Amino acid sequence: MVGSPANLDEVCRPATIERVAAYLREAILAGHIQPGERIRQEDIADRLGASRLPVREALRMLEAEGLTQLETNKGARVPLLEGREVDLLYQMRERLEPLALTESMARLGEAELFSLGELQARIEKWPGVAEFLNLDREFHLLSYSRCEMEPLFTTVTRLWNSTQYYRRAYMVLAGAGRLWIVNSEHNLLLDALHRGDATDACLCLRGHIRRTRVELLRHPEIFQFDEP
Amino acid sequence: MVGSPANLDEVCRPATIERVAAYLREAILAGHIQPGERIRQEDIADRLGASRLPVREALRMLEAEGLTQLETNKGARVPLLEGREVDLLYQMRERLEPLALTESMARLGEAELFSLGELQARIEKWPGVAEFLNLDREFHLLSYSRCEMEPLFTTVTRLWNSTQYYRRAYMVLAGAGRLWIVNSEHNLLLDALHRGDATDACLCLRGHIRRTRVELLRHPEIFQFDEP
DNA sequence: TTGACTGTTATTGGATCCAATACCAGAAGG
DNA sequence: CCTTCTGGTATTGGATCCAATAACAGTCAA
Repeated sequence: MVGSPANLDEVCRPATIERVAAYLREAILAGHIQPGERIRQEDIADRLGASRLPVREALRMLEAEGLTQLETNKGARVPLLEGREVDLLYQMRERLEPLALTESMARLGEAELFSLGELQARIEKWPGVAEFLNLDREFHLLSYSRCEMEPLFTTVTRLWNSTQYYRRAYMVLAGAGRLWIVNSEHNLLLDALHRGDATDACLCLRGHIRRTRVELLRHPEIFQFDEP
Repeated sequence: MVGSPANLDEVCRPATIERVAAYLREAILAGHIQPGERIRQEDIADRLGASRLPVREALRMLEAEGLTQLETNKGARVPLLEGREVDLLYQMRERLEPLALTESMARLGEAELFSLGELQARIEKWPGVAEFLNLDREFHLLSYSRCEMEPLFTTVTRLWNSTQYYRRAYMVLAGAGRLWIVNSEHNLLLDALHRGDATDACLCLRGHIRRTRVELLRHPEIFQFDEP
């Protein structure tokens, strides 16, 4: 029928929903849409050259990922969290991520361990707040990637999504000053992974998350938003 | 304008989406739609006298609740889990529900404690599998109800939703034979709640969930489905 | 008989239109 | 000057139609 596809879009055209979802996901995680901010369906639809329908469905998808909140007849917003809610989300991470790590690390191969080391090397060069956040997220989620248990992995991802904004706010405040402690913890974790010592790895991980939580909560100004 | 509302539907008309979602939620939790079974949008739309649009959105809502699974161009299904996945979901419960209970029990009042006792009394009369499942679920979720941390509460609810079908399958097999152990555990938990002893309550709860998991996993036939 | 191919049908995805609801501003009254 | 009501406007919810994709069955060839 055809010799070669005209272009990539022609063959593997992602559904409009996916395109919209990817756009919004990126925008929210990057902080271009702030917590509490309303998302108008038509705005997004116009911007992406689609109708409002796929936008609504994408907003529902993102709700499942913890990135938006929908109320009937009132539209979609990015969830606005209080300090104690972020505190609890971190406590959930402390309890769930060691489980994901245990499930995953038995199956981690040379390739993944190498990638983890590379990610950590890039983190140590302090590439700036935005890139640090991406690398840190990638580092941890990669360590869980062989967990292969969909419900656990998506729950953990949701926890990361919900707290991403506040993590950035903290990093902007703290800068690279406390980076050495992150590096130490990551390297201890990496070593435990190489040794295949699950108990030690979980202890490192839990301590890492807990310390982050405590330091984050020391800055209540992160949770102050100007009323729109 | 009006003396009295014509009827309830007139005043508090829930959005079509909510109606569809409630219908499907009930059908899935009650087991009328089996894991792996496909849900055709038009079927549901016709049955409820709505268009396919709110059905699609309801299916997305339920996806966030762990009750459905959507794939582009392939439609919606009720998730089909393997034994090891249910095992992990229960392990997640073991880690998260004590946290929810701790948050909640400080705020539990006389009214809630009384209701919990009543629910347990009804459970002890063995009202049959279907009603037992409802009461048991209500019992536990009520004990978390004052947690007032939306993300934790919804995550816990999702864990209950995802495993409901397999819990029923187990109860159908086991019958009321092991009911006494559930009652003992619930009563110990209730006592700890009355005493306000969070540590003890969490130990009881964790043991209760763990035992259920171990017994459930002893029946691999629960996870055998005939290919459609 | 079995395998691959092709045309048909069933089902989902997307766009436009209309209705219902919520938000907001301005006017009237206390 | 503040409160409350009312009307207009912006935004969301829902229905119908059309397009695209995927499942299926029947046919042809090896």
